[in-house]
Amino acid sequence: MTNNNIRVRFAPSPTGKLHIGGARTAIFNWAFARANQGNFVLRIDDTDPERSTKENERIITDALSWMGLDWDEGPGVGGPYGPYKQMERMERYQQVVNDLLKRGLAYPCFCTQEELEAARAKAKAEKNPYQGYQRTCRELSHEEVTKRIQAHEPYTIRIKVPLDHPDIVIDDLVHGRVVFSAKELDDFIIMRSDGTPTYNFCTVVDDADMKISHIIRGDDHLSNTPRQVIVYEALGAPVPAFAHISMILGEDGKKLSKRHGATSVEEYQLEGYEPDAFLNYLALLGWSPDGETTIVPRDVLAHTFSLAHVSKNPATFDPKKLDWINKQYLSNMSDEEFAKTVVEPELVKAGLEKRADFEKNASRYLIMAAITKPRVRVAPDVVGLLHFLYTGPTPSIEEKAIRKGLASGGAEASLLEALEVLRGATSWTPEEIDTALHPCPERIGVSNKVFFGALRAAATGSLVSPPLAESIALLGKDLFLARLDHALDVMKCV
RNA sequence: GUCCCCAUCGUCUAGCGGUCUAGGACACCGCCCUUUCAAGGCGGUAACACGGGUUCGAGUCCCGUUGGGGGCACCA
Repeated sequence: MTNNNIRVRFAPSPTGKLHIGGARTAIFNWAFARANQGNFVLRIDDTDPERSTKENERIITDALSWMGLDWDEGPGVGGPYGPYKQMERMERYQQVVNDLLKRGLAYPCFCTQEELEAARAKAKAEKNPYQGYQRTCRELSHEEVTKRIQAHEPYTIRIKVPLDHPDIVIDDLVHGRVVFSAKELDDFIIMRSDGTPTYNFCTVVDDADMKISHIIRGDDHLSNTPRQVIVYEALGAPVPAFAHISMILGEDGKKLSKRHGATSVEEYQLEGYEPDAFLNYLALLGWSPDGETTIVPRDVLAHTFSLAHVSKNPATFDPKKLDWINKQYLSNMSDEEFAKTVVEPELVKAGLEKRADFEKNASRYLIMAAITKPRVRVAPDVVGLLHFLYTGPTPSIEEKAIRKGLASGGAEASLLEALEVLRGATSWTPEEIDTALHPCPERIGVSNKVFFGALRAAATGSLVSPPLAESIALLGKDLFLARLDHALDVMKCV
């Protein structure tokens, strides 16, 4: 599968559904791997047992699969560096911690959470900048440590940041050079008192073990990077390349959250967006091959993606543009494809049609496809567009349609004329109907607007509908004629 | 508070010192097409946050200001 050492990973924590931001991170990683003949590994960072669930894990992998992102290693597919769930790697973390302890690169800390919080609170109260952990337990004697451990005092493990460590320089692939002073770093906790590892530690252990070469992740991790570099160095592992991509914001410029509407991939899937369109939109949020391209098919993305064209700016999620792209994908389908993959399934889902042999009703579905395709934003919209076909011979007619379509002067004459003209029709195709109806308004001396308006109201129960001739053809002769009668009845009652 | 990141039309972006009177796309507005609604065609409004440098020349480089965002947890 690979012919070089490019290995990237996406490591979601299953504490919620897959968010738009996470989805884009996954897309960039996947595309980078594919464009460079590298490997894309999926790892589940589930070290937060309080919030991680099996269900979320499933939702996340489903969402990735829905978007067409396949992983070369990870849950479900295995791989040479597994296991790919952190909860299954606990022994490994313990082993690394023991090794660090033995080599004097980490040490037990007996400070309690209360003590640490008090120090933070004190700094805040005195308006002093919080200096971080003051390395209280760094130089405890061997005797004292063993004594306190034997006394069952709880302790965490902290990493020993070298006091004379030079500046940490990150040559970020999207930001360029970023320099952090090692003095900003305190001896952070790598293992909690319950023996579980912390994020900044286990993510590095895993990335090193899994030979990850490029870490592509959100900007929110840029500040964590120097800490992680310290861990790489303690491990004696090579530091990978980093690429920090910008955050995705809501329409108000604030971090994307619930109040911005749909924020999880699952919601877009449920709303009926095309996975390719969704992928396309997200890929272009922060990545722009040339400033002109708006449609990027999955395979093109997989061939041309490059970190060099990734923007540093935070991006605002724009549902309108997503809609536009989705529409592009929909209208690029042939009528037949649209009929098969959108119209039929949606009507069946809505309970309006039975799942029957598509071929048996092919011509009917083709007409439906032709008239709905340019009018659909997302797939389920076809149901609303076609619903009038399923309301029987005496449908309820919208109040507005009665008032404007049926109550006008020539409405009755129009309906009677249409009845007259179409009653004797021998075939029932849109073309036939159209030619039959076309001369009518002039013949009876009403405007097109009045004539077709009345007809539309009678046939569809609304002033807004797909093209009339096609709609009438779809309705069938009997149903259409019955509706004309019904409309005439309704008019008498007004 | 402190450290770090970011700054071109309302939005996504092109731009990597002269070709920028700043280009494309979405959205918006207008016109055309039209029996409704769409779709489509044509056109339009609209941006280099501010202030200093550097340079013959700055959207493009440097510094500062302002404004956003993120980290500083026994969350990830």
